[in-house]
Amino acid sequence: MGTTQPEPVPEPKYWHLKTVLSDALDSEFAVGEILPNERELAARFGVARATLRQALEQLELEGRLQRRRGVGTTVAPPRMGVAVADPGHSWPGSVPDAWQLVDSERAVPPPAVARLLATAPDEAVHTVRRSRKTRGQPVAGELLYVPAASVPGLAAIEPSAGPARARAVLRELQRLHLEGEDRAVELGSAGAEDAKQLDRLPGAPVLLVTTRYFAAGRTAAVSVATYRADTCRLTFGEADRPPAVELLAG
Amino acid sequence: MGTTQPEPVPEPKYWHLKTVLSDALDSEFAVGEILPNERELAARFGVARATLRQALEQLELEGRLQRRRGVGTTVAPPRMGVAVADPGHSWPGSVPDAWQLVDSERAVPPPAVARLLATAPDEAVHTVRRSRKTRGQPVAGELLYVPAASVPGLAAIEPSAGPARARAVLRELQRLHLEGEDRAVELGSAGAEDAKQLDRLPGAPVLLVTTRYFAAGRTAAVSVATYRADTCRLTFGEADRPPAVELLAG
DNA sequence: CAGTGGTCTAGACCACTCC
DNA sequence: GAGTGGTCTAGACCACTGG
Repeated sequence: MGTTQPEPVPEPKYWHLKTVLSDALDSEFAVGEILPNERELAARFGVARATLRQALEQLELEGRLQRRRGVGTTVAPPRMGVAVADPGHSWPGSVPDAWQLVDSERAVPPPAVARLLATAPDEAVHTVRRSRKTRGQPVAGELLYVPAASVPGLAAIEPSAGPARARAVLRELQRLHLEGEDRAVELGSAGAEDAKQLDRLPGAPVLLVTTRYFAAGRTAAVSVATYRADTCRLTFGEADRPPAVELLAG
Repeated sequence: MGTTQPEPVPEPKYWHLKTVLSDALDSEFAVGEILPNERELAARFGVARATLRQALEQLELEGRLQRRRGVGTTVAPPRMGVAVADPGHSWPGSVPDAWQLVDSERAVPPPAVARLLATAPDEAVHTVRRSRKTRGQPVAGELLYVPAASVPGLAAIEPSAGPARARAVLRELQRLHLEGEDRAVELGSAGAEDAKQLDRLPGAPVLLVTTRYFAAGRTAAVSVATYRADTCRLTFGEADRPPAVELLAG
């Protein structure tokens, strides 16, 4: 008859498990350490494996754990802060940054992107694919869409391909006067190709960052970037302010 | 021996199901329409309910579906764009906005917040709780942390409580000269209280927005806001640029 | 190869909403 | 009370990693 939690609505087992595991992670495990396997953990807590997995999934979603098939479950390091907004505002690739050019081609963008660009639904545009690594780990992939009208000087070199072509598209883009940019962030799940690029399984949660670049009164380019939601913390306008030493990361 | 997908690694059933359902959603269902129940859908596709649920969970995560216990599964409207960055940069509540003050108290912030504020780990600060609705639907909850040092004029009225107290804290805060702000976005899951406030079950995915407000060379306040990840698309610096008519939402 | 996490099944019961 | 989604079980097999 203690006053402790009469708990008329008992919380689900997996939810309780999650908090127990979370506490254990804080106090008894070091970053990178590998946990007992799922079958053993389930037995230890007296639940079915599916139930345990539900708890692990939550913790992975929150960036506390990392699970790899064939390997095991390890304690994840704190999320990395990755800067999303360019300092000032600038075209992609105009300042040396963490992105690596992958390739470039001409393709018809998805309808949603075509609407943002105000191009015809079947009009091909230049695409540039980039990928971003932080501390050796892939954190994001990006697809940049550039209507032919934004880079009229590009026609001559069209036939080239690969990173060279990507460089050419960006170079042309940077000739324009950038008037502003626009961003949206939402939750998504990695498609098959994204997943491969991010070293995750398909369906893994990602943060979808859509950027519109404005020039000459029009939307001159649109980029769609997918960041690993488990390992990344997106930062905006990172302090031109006080030092506020790096607090949560290592 | 066609060239069509020899597919040496067949995709998981739930993944295939997801794409099938996604297509059906686009072509055969209207927003708000209610789907057949899970047991029937599972039977119709010849899979176990758990497998079907895996597909539905993905679609819900992507904001395509909305599920409510005791009611059913409905087709979700496109995500709402919610502006996160104040125009210009301003203290919370300094311009009329979509937030509603809930209450305010003195409390010791979680360690992570104390570090951001550079207060002692056991030092109590003022907290202000706000909630945000869009189109009648709760989309976010926020907890603002304000060290006593940032609002020295507040001591006198301390004993009051509720929205009145919240208003008082914000009023004092706005006397300071705001020098800048800082934001980070990451994926999280709703705690018990957040879930209630957002009308979701605990563990629901949320977008966690941490904002630091700078004044007098210090971090004068920190806010932690949780946005429903299923229904929200966070927007930043929404175009002081061209019209670019509202495209994806209704 | 043994061991891991990932997928899948067929059932059961619970909590909730609405009539 | 009937019908919905949410939780949980105890198994099975698969895909991948590593020695």
